[in-house]
Amino acid sequence: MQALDRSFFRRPTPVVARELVGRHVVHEPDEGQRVVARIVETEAYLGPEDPGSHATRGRDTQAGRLWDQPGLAYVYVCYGIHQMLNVVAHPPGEIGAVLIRAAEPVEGLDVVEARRGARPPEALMDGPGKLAEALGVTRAEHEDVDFTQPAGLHLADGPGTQAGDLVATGRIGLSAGSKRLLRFVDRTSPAVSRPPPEPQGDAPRERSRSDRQKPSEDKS
DNA sequence: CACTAGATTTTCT
DNA sequence: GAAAATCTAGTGG
Repeated sequence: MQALDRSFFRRPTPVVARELVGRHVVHEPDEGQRVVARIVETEAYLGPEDPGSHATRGRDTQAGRLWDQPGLAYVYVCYGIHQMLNVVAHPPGEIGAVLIRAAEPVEGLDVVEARRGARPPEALMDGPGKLAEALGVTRAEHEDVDFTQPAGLHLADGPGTQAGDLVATGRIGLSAGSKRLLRFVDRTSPAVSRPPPEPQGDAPRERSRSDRQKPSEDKS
């Protein structure tokens, strides 16, 4: 599996966000502890002109990472307890990062369950805080690590998404700036943090968590 | 299954 | 002291 190189991240932030869906995030802190996951949801955060971006707080805050070199990690601590994994991504001279919000586990299920507890695979990494916990990512350890280095935490190539399965929506959880379509999700995945709005009534969902098998009833 | 409320701690004013 | 890119448990249908 090929690590993504610097030039991948040196493009407009929304483009990188869109292209990251269907690729892999990999973390192997120690031999045999490898976790691989397929990214199914991302969000783009731009410079100070974007009201939803932490860049509005200025370079002297923890958001100063948004000014860093593309390909580095920016880990934001939300509500004091949840770690959120971003990758700095922008053309030269610009500012921005991509938040990795959700993924499907591909390898290392046992390692992930040890961190998150046993639950359905699609519920292990279906939100930004859960994703970081599942991967074992913390701000203390991973702030500023280089995602293009194929050791430890990095981003790698993946199967991508079928055309038409990748949809753009408004970003989630923001007090401002949720209007622009800067969130990208694979709508066929059961592991997204929130299902995308359905365009029409006849979209054939492959599977959703609500379509899960009903509990069998006990016969007395 | 849908919705609501409460938790919890770091960072910045 | 207030706010924050969220999560989970709890309630009701």
